[in-house]
Amino acid sequence: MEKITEKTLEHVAYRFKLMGEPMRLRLLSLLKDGEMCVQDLVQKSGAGQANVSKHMALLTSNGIVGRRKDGLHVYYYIADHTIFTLCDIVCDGISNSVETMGKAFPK
Amino acid sequence: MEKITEKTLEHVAYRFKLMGEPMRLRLLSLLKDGEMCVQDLVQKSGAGQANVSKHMALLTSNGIVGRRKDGLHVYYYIADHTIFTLCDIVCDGISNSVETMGKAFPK
DNA sequence: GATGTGTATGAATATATAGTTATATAGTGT
DNA sequence: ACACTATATAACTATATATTCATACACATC
Repeated sequence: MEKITEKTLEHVAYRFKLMGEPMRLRLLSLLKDGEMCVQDLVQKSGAGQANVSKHMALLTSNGIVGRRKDGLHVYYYIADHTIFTLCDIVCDGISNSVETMGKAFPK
Repeated sequence: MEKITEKTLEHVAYRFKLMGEPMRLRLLSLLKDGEMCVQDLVQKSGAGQANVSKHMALLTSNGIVGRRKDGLHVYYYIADHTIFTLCDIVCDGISNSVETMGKAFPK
């Protein structure tokens, strides 16, 4: 029932890898409140324009964000909102880890 | 309230990166049903012994797995079970993506 | 203490990819 | 058509890291 195929495993790993870059996570967090065009993302993220474009291309081709063209601008938006659920769970997990580590060094 | 600091962001990204390697994911999935020693993991994962040890060291130092020594053997076990929740959500997200992509190419 | 087994670690290699620079492409306005 | 702006892409560099090989370390047994 829970037999995980190698292919599934690689798909899941790849999805995690996509989420595993700080800059991509920052770009995604910027899109949390709504769509943004590239130049906005550039300005708010501090990344270079080419870099933002590449990250967004990756995220788009993997269905995490969607794109909408409006004249010269391309607006990106979150397509898969489960990513924020993932982030929340990770945050909880991390704070638990910190607590556990804290116990290893009691005052 | 939801202002994410750069540091938090990097922590979360790092946790995702840890999950973002197929071999690590395989090792974790092997531990799902209970603890295992290194040689068992080597045998069932197909990875080299050194490689398994290194992956487990990483996972241990980040609180994802725990270790227990018993004579010559070192038994690893899942310390943070939220990782499987993450995997489940990712699996759901991926199948949704596939469905969405399916709609892009209707028959 | 010598030998053997299980695990960890250091060095070296290969590969993937984040970031940058320069340039191409697409769309807008004159 | 030309100039201008927004985005994408190609080539390149630098860096990180997964993997392997060899070896060290820890522990058990004889």
